[in-house]
Amino acid sequence: MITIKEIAKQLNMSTTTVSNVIHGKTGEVSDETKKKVQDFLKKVDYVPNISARNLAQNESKIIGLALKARADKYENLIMDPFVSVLIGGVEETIRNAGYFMMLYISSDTDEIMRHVSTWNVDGLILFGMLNDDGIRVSEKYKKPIVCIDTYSIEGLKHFTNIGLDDEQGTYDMANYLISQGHRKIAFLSDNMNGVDLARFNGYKKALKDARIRFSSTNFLKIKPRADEIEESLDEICGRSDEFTAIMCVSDLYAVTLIAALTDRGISVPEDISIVGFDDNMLGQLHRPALTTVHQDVKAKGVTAAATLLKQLSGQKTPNQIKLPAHLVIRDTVKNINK
Amino acid sequence: MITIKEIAKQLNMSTTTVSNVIHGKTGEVSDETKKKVQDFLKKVDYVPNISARNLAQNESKIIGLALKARADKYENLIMDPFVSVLIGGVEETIRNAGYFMMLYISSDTDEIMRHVSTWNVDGLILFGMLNDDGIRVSEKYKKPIVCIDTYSIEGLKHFTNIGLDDEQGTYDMANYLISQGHRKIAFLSDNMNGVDLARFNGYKKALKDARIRFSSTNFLKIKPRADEIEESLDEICGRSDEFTAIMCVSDLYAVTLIAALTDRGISVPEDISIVGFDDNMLGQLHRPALTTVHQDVKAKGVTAAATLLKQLSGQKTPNQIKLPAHLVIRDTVKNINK
DNA sequence: TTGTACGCGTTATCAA
DNA sequence: TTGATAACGCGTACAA
Repeated sequence: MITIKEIAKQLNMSTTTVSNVIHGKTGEVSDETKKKVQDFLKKVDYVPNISARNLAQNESKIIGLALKARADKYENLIMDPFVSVLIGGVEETIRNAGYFMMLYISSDTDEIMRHVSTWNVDGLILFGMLNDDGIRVSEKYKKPIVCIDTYSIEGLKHFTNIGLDDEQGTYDMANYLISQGHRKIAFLSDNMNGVDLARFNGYKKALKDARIRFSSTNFLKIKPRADEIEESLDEICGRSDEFTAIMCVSDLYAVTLIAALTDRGISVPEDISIVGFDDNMLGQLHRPALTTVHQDVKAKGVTAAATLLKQLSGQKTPNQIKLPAHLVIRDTVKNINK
Repeated sequence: MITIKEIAKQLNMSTTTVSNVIHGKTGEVSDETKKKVQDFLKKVDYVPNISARNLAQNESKIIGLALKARADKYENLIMDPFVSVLIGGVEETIRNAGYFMMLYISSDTDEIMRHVSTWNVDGLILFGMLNDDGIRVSEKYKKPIVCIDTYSIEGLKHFTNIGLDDEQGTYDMANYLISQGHRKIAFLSDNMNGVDLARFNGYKKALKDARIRFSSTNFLKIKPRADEIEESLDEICGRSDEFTAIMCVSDLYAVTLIAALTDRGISVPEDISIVGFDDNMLGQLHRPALTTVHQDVKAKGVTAAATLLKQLSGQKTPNQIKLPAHLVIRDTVKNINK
C-alpha cells in the first residue's frame, strides 16, 4: 500500500501538495503539478489509509447500525425478512453517501456502546431498543442518533425516531375484520412492548369503537424460541375455535400460524381468518395470499440513514418521522356476514 | 473520549505503564500500579481508539464481508433468506473472536477492492464471486481470503473455499424424482454459473445415469428482475404441462413458482411436482411443505469466518471445505408410478 | 519497574 | 504555488 509520503518522495514534492491534489484543492496548486500528481495517483492506484485520516480529522466516516436482539429472539433476528430488508436499505444509502456501515448485533447495550466508541463512529442507527435503552445510549454517545421503531416518549427528546403508524395500521385492519362480520378476534404477539404494544393498542381501540368487549384471553402469546414455539403453536391452535379471526403482529407469525393450523386440518380462511403485518415476501408468496398491513421496510432503512446523514451535515430533523401503513386485502379473510 | 496520555497524566505515570496494564503485560509492572491503573480505567470507562491502534500496529481487526451482487439481482440480494442467514453466521463468529465485521455490497469488484484496502481489512470473506473475480481480488489483496460458494479451479489455488456438495444434492434429488416415476423433469434457474451450474450438472448426471435424454428445452430460465419475473413465470407456467416435475435451483424460486402455478389453477403436487434447494424458512413454512435439499447456511457462514480466523492466527487450512447436503422429503412431490 | 521518544499515514497550520 | 512541521492516539524499543 503506497502512502502519500512515498508518493511525495518519488515525485520530489511535499506531502502537502500531494494531499491538496487528492482533495481537489485546486487553485492552491499549479495545473502542471496537479496533472503530474493525478497521473501518478492513478498509476500506483493510491488508496488513502482511513485509520490515519480518522486520527487526523477525528471522524471515522463510519455509521454504526446496531441491532439490539432480545435474548430469546437472537437466533432468528437476522433471518427475519424484516431485518434483512432494513439492513439493505441502510447499507445502500450509507454507501452512496460515501460512508461505511458497521453492523453490530448484540443483546447487551453496553457492548454496543463500547463498540461504537472504539470506532469513533460518526453516527448511529439503533434498532430494537426498548424504552430506556435509547436514553442510556444517548447519555454516553454525543453524536447523531437515529432510532428505528422505538416507542419512548422520553427518548424522543434525545433523538429522531423513524417509525410507522402501527396503531393506525392495526386499527384499520381490525375495522376491516369487523366489517367482514368478525367479532371474536384474537391478537397474537410475543411481547407487549414498543411496536407490538402500539399494534395491540390499535386493535383494542378498534374493538372499543365497535363496542366489542376485549378480554385478556383474546391476547395469544407466542414464544419465539425454537424449543418452545411448537408448544405455543399447539396451544394456540387448540384454542382457535374460540375465534373467527386472529390478527398476528407480523407476517412471519401469520404464516407460521397458518402452517400450524393447516397441519391440524384447520383451513384458512374457511375455518378461521388470519392476517399479518408487514407485507413481506413471506405473505406475498403464500397461498392463499396473506391479507396484511403494508409497510415499506426498505424505505424505513433508507429514511433512517438519510435522516442521519442530514444530521451529520448539520441539518435539523424532526423528532419523529412516521411512515404510512396501509391495508393490503388478499385472501386470508373470510366474509362471515350472513 | 479519554486517551492513554491523559490517563497517564492524571495518574502521574507514563503512557507506557498504562499501555502495559491495558495489554495485560503483567510482570512488567508492579501489582500496586497495576491495580491503580485498572481501577482508573474502569472509572473513566476507557475505550481505545481503534484508528490509532490500527495505525500503530498496521492491523485493523476488521474482517470484510463482501457480497458481490449481480447487477440484475442487486435489489433482492439482501432479502434472500439465504444471504441474511449467512451474514448472521459470519457476524456472530467474528464478533465472538473480538473482530469487527464490515459489510460491503457491490456489483463492482474494483469498488470492493478499494474499500478493502482503505480500511486495511485484516481478512476477507467473499461471496458471489464468479470465476476470475476471486483471482483478480487475490492478485491485489495479499491477506487471507475465504470464499463462499465459489467454483473456480484457478481460484482454489489462491484461497480457501467453503462450499457445498451441490452436485450431489441435485443428483440425489433427481434420483428421488426418478424413483417416484418422473421422467419429464425440468430444471429452473436464472443463470448457468457457479453454484447454479453445479446444481444443474448434478441434475443432468442423474438423468444420464437413468438413461433419460436431456434436451435443452428442459432448462427453464427465470429472469430475476422485478419487472421481468412475471413474464418469465407466465411463460414457464404455460409450459408446465411439458413436465411432471420441476427442480428449482433455490427454495425462493420453488415457492415463487408454486405461487404462480397455484394462481393459474395448477396444483402442486397433484398436477406437477416442484422441489427446491436450500431448505430455508420459505419452504418450511409453505404448505404443502416443500421437498428440497437441505444445506446449513448458518454453518456455512460460521465455517467461513472460523476458517478465516484460523488463517489469521497463522494456521493452514484446506483449499476446499465441502459441507454436506441432504434430501428433505416433504409434500411437493407426487409418486406417479402406477 | 517506569519513562522517553519515535513512528504509523494523514491533515492542517503557517511560513517561505 | 509549495514546503516544513506539528498533531491525532497508540504501541514499543530502548534507556533509565
